[in-house]
Amino acid sequence: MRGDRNPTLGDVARAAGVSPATVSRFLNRADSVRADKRLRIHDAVERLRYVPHAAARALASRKTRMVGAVFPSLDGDLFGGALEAFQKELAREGYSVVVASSEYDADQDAAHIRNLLTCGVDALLVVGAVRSPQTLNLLVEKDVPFVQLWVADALNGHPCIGFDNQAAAEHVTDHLLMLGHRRFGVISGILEGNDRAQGRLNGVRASLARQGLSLADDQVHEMPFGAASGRDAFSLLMASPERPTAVICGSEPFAYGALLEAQSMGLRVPDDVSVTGFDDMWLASQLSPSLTTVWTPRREMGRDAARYLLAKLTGKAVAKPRPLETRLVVRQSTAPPPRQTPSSCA
Amino acid sequence: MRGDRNPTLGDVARAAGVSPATVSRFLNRADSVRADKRLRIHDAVERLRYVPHAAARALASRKTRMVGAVFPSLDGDLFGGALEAFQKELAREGYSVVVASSEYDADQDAAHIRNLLTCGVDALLVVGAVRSPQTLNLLVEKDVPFVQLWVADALNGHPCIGFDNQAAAEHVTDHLLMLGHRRFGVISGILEGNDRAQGRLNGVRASLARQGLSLADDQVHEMPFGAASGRDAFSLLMASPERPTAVICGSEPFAYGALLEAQSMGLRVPDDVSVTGFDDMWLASQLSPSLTTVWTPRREMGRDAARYLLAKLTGKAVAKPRPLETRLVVRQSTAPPPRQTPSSCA
DNA sequence: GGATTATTTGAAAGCGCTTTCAAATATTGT
DNA sequence: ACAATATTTGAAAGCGCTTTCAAATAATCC
Repeated sequence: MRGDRNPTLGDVARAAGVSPATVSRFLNRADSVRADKRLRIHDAVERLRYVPHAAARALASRKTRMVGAVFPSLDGDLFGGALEAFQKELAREGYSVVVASSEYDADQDAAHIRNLLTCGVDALLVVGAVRSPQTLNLLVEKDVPFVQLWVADALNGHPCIGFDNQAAAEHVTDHLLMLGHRRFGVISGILEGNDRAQGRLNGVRASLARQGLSLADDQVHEMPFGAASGRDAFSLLMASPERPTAVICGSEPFAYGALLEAQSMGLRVPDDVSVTGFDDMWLASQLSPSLTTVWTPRREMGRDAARYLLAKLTGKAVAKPRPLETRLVVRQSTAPPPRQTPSSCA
Repeated sequence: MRGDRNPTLGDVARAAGVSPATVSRFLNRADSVRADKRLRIHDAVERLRYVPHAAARALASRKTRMVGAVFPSLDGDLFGGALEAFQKELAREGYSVVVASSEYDADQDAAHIRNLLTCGVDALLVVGAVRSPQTLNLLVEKDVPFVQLWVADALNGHPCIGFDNQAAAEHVTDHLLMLGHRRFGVISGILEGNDRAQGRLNGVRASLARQGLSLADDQVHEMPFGAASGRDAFSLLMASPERPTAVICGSEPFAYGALLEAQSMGLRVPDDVSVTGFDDMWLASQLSPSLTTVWTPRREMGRDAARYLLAKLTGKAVAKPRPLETRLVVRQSTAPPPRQTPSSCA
């Protein structure tokens, strides 16, 4: 224990009267060293307060025990649960999570992925499956296990863990059709580069198509995420000549905004108009009217992604992940359409 | 470019006809190598698609260019903004963020701090200033710059970036007192190990004390965070014999719950009872009645924490951070107390 | 019990970069 | 033009760990 620099593995070896190699083995697979030395090394470690040097370890073993994660956003309620579950599950196995937010921007997404690879992460979590071939190639070349969250089946053939956005949106729409609605409004997130939003809109269209219905341009409002957008889009929708009797929201905050705006406008939900959300966050059940929506397995995705990557990292054979289930949650915000179009807000 | 292993700095040096040392210098401070070689090296880097090996770099330079962050929670709306701003600001300077959630648990907090130090983070962000001496010592010994978020002045003498929780709570309370309220209810987060919650409750008490008022035990409900708790506590409060005319919430979701519960109970806010929140998240302004609350500089804390640590890391002299401002935001949920106690909910 | 096989160990060679330090080259002053 | 000073370079020694590989020890078998 010379100097006051941190003790190294070599110091421990000397203190325990064994070779550095043995200490290394002790650290990595304790059962590969005999009981007597195991004890001596353990003592030495305690005594010197030895802590392995992560960078040295990473350099020699070519593993950093760090996993990257790029989310479209960290602010807001949507991705936090998945991140937390992901981190928790990985921590259990001694992995750390390096995180970044792309702010729903494709360039930042690509840049962060590149950066994380440079950092040497052993595996990577990304959201969605729309990504440039270069970026995808990079991942494949570097041979870093990765998984795409929030989507069920990637067009790009790479593994993903999530739910079927289109199917979920179809369920919501079917529910509304079943109630008798025929005129719809849709509030969608920005579609470009967002396969979740695209999938959901496609789902609505597919469901309608089965009834011979379709969506005119002015029935779909493509907005940046947030309740404020929901308010705006909702009032636009309600102002249109062919006012919809049901408004389908591609993201939950849209629906909160719609509900709130309806209230301001003096429109009764669901009597005058039905509203549906997407995600079933905590507010959905608390609002009145409570929100009919589809529950999505957010924490589950984070947890499963961690398990999947962990399995990959330990070289285990891993089954292709199966799509996770969503659940239509019918609450108070949906009902059959009014008998005849209410002539005005009043 | 032998083998198909990743090119190393040595390969670049050879390709550019200079020594490894020069390439290293080019990578770190390009202006310390002459223009002609700079060009040759740059070319070689491009040609070989060279990417420096982070672990090797970290080992040799004793810097990982990673910063740790431990938040009480990642789920929910509260800390995400700070994390996102923190990450963004650090990314700008080439630093990555390793994140963990303590789930509001002191042991996990300590464990994650230890783990991040083991990972070799160059700096660290934590929330709050209640922490065991051991943990604090560890940080000091390891000489890792760190900053405590969400608090203004740490009792423990270590740097912090945040706002004065007590003062903010005093403002809210003063506002209510000014309106004429004399009977209060408080919904507080769990106090143990949470100096923010403690500070806020103290603030309420301090403000009341100036008017010769105090809080009886049954006027304070200590609950785990969340709107559901807010509902429960609110209905308890309203059921008490000396029903409060104003309910002060130590966290915003409590207030949402209170507002929602009031609505269910048929109580009018602010006519029958005033409600205040704490944080001013997006929903506060959207609800009706909109919520009187205090805005807190959440993203700002994240951003400033990053800047502070960055300055520390580059050895710049850094002024002790000054407390950030909060703002009382008066909206519709507060008004003078009713003339006489309403006899019932009806 | 002695030969075989299986398990533990240590020596030594890196992993890919940074960083002295001294030598080489360029710049300045007179 | 020549010394004196400043700048740019390369050789070499690590940074602290892991991982062959072969030697040493323990366990097993007939």
